[in-house]
Amino acid sequence: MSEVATEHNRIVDAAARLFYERGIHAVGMDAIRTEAGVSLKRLYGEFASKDELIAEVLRRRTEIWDAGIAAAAASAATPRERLLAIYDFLDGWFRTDDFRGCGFINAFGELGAGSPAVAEIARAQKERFQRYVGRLVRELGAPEQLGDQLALLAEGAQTTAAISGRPDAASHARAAAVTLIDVALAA
Amino acid sequence: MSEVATEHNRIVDAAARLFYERGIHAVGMDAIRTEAGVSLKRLYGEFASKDELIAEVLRRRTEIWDAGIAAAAASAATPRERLLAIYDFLDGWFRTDDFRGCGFINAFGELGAGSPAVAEIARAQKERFQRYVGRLVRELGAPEQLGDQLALLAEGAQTTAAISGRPDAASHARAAAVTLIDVALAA
DNA sequence: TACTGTAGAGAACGATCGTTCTCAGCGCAA
DNA sequence: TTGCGCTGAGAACGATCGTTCTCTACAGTA
Repeated sequence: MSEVATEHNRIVDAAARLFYERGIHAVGMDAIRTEAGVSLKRLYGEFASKDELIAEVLRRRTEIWDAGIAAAAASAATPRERLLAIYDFLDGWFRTDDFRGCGFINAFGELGAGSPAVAEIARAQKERFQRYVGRLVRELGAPEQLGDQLALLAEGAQTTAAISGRPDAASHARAAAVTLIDVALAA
Repeated sequence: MSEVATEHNRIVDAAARLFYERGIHAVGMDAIRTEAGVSLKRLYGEFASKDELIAEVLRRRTEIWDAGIAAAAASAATPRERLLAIYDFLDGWFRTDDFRGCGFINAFGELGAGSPAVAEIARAQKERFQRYVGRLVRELGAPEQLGDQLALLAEGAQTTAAISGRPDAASHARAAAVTLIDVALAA
């Protein structure tokens, strides 16, 4: 049973890695089978279809994202620092070798319209993040709309870092966030 | 010859529409052939391969984007207004029925890593935009990095509007832009 | 009227996709 | 030992992809 659990995870991890690297359509079930080192039969025993595996990969990705944000916030003492920790987290991520943009944005762009399930998972993930930012903004005592603006900066940094290949998008976003926060608090 | 030119355009327009709607991998050459109303032979006479057609579609898309931005800026009297016109342009775009995010971000997410040509066209397009914003910021007499921040807001608004389905991302970006511009000019 | 060149319609090809099926091998109860 | 159930390896299937080829119809010329 623990065997099954680790094989399940191995499949999800392998699929996540390949999907993120090459895009979803470009990766066949056979490549996932090879990367995960399991039989095709087992693969289809764990996931009834590729669509189901895609959904599971995205769900797993939300957990990883949440954990990363939480870890970055853990060493921050104030709501303001926790907000800025988001951009520090992004900065570190953008500098990893295999960074290739936000997996949700990529998945949505590739098959969003054709796959309501994927569109919904991506939407939910972005909403969760917006709510997290909104909560911190409220703790800060700043007006609600600051949260929308700070989330926008984080989204923009991700696509800019991916396409332009400029990791300093994170520090630009951070600088803009500092300005917006200060103005909001001074009002 | 004008016959050929309009058929060429019909093909590009049809492909652009389908790629944007359904994603690139999901659209076959046969669907493009049908949508454009040309023969397969003609299609491959105009474009040697699907890759070439994809590149042409993206190049055309940069022209449309540039024209949209220019048109929005045309009715603005000052650099500041021309900067804010960007977000008004986005607002109108986000509210169109068939809006499905930035075509460059989508294409890059889908096959960026596997297609250097597509990655380069997307990168070049984003760089052009950043330069345009940078030029306006310079006319404004504001520090260089304001341009990076304003571009970030525009990028973030596009992905947020697409995934979350909230066209008001444009007005949030605009509000943030106003704040950042005012602070930059006051300094 | 016969000949030539071109273009349209779509059949055909080889590759690859997601998915299912076959079959040999192995652990294990009786 | 015999029979049974399960598993792994991968062959096989039908669909669809990008691309090419065939064949037919016809416009223009002598």
